[in-house]
Amino acid sequence: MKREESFEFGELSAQDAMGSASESSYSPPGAIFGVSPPESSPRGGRNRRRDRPSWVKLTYTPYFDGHLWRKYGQKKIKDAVFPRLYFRCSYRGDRQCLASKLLQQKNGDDPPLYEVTYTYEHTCGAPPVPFPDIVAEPPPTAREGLVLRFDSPGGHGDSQTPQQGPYHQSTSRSPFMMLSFGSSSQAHDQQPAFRSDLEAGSSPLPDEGQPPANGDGDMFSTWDSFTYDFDSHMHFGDHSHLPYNSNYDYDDY
DNA sequence: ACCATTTGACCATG
DNA sequence: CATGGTCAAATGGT
Repeated sequence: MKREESFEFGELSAQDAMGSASESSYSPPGAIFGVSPPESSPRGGRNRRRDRPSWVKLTYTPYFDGHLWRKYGQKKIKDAVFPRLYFRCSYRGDRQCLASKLLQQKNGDDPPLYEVTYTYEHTCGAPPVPFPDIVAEPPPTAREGLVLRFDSPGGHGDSQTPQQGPYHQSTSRSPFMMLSFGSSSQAHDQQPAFRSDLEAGSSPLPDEGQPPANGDGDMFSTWDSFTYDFDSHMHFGDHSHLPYNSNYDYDDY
């Protein structure tokens, strides 16, 4: 009947919180989060669901937001044709990152659009995960035949690789996989068919009160740079080593 | 063998 | 009371 998306944000004043310029993945509501996690809530009153800061975002690539998530649930919503997927930061147990996100497919379009609702910012130190493993291998001589390799973070080698299922599913329709590099310098000119992330307010929705969205560089920027920068050999997908995820590390249920 | 995912049930919130 | 969200155990995959 009605979407109960909660946009309860604190105040926009924690600019220092996101001073790190290294964070350009997806843009949180402007770095609010004075609303501390459960820590703020004494045992007497757990953080009500409504107190949780969250921001919605529309995207075609809900799985590639620069962070690793572990799916912890799926539920079929009454008013939704598609089930809702629940994800949690893979570092939850190691870094107590309360960041979580829930996916909701909006349409069964060919390029399905998803509504991602993020909750809490990543306190795990924003792990560097621009995208799936992208390895550009420019030939030593001719750089016209640049070879791009798209690898899913689930190859072999690392056993700690969340997002095995999800990735497989979306991989088939990931707009990113359809990237084509022409000889021209500027390739992205026509047909912006896909926008990595749409703003929740852009939709037919009556301005959901989208947060500041600040400079939002979004990972697309990364791609842009990548597209114009692959002059030398670059190596994306820095999968150092993920922390162990002891399955569940509940604080206090 | 390990880990992430999967599915169902339980709990919490509204 | 209903819906949504999270937990929890099992299975599969690597």
